[in-house]
Amino acid sequence: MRERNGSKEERQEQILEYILQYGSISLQEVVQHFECSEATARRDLEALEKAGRVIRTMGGGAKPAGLVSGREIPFHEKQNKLYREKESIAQLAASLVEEGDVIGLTGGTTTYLIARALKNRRNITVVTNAVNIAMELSENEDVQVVLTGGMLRSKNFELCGPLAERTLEALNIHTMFMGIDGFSVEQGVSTYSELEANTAKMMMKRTERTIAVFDHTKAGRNSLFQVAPVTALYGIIIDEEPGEELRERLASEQVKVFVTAK
Amino acid sequence: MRERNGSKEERQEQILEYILQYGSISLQEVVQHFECSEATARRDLEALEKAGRVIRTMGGGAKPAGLVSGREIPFHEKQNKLYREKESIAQLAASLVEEGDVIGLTGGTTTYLIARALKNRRNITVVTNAVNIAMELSENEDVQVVLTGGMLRSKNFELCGPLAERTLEALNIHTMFMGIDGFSVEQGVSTYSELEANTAKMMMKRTERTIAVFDHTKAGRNSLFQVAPVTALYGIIIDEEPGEELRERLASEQVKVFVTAK
DNA sequence: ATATTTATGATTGAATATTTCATAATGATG
DNA sequence: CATCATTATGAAATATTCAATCATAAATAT
Repeated sequence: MRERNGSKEERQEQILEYILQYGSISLQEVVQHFECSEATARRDLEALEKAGRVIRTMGGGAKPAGLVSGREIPFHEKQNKLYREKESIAQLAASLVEEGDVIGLTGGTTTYLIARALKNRRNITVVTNAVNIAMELSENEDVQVVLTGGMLRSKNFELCGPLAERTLEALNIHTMFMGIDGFSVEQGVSTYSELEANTAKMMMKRTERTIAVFDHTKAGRNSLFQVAPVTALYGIIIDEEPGEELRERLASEQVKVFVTAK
Repeated sequence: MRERNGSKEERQEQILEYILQYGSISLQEVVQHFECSEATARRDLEALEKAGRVIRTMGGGAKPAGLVSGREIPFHEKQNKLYREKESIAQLAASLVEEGDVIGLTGGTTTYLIARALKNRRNITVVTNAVNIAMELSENEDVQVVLTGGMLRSKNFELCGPLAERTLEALNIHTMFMGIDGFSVEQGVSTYSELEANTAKMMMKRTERTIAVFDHTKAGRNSLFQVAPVTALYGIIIDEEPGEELRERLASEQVKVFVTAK
């Protein structure tokens, strides 16, 4: 190949660098900067777009949304699978919230949608350990947003660890909506991550009423780390009627079951 | 005018809504959705682009970077005024950081640049109350990022209030870089906001060495809320040699003065 | 030494954008 | 109420940018 000024990879890295600094780049800037043809410039931008690191504009490229220094922030959108189900769960959850409430939200897709459903409320307080949820809600001045402290987990922008737990000690939450990865009669609610499980546990301790929110694919499944037995729950919100056994057990434990309308 | 389905404003709001949900929209989608001509669709996207709420792509529009639900996150770029000065301050600050250090960073443009300068370091811990700084650094797994808790101030994404202060009580910071709005011999360091001043004060209490960072436009100026007298500082980093009087006073107080190379 | 792969540049037709003008609806003015 | 200016819109012409294809040269493999 006839490389003039460095390899394709270097060029693309530099384009990225440029975009990160200036926000965008024009095709002509690429051409002049690297003394390459338009075809090459376009191909570079195309490759970067495919990698999700650049959004192509008319005559150039720009920084894509939802990326902070090249990483994606989980601001979930409708593309997500089970969006409709999760959205209906979120709507139901939001309907349980009243003015003046102090709400707790763990991290997760469903809880993020609950946050969005609460976005235009007045006079509520939301406590969360998820940075993306906090940012979404902070737009509204009428919603007081409290972020727990803690170590920032880069993968999902959740705050965890002893510091998060220490912060929670100072708070009293009325109703908490807990996103989980697994739910069963025997094991109760569980998550994939130990850190998240611990933070959720701590959050529960500071909460009057804990409501687990999850879609039907999580029901009857167990994840690695148990957060709490079903008896510790005030209620669950789910998008499908639970099975006979589960329903009976929940009834006997006085756990409320909210099922979304189809 | 011949309005078919609602006004221009409504249409543009709906386009925005759509983009917020799906991430992007095509010209044809706009045309079909609103039953308008391509010209109108383009004009709408053009107007939204001008307002900074949409980034125009080839054949459509998309969510611009740095916007969360329509608001800008302060991820500062080279356009900022005094960028060169602040960058040089940041570089100097970063050069004072060694492996294993526990660093504190308040919110602000300069401290954000320090964070960026520290981004590729290994084995350091950064404590901050600024969400954007935390997010920037969390990309690197080798930097441990600790976010203080607290109320999220929507304007600048800083965490403040009693909870932030409570979190800090559990931490011991080695060197803290403090961004400020004013610096003078008499008043010491000061900021515009009382909340920020309080949080900074608390952070200082938990810090061995506090270094104030600011550009020359801040020197000799006082802001409303005092954070600390000069005697409480370990040092300052500034981009211009301070005046005679200031220099003498700082020398007598054993406050180190770091001036960036031109 | 030859073949293969890869990166690049050039060309051309297609898609998209910009500009300009015409028209219809709305509101203001006398 | 007639007239005029303003605004929103659509249509058409022009200009720009893009995508696809092919050719070529360098690097790599056989």
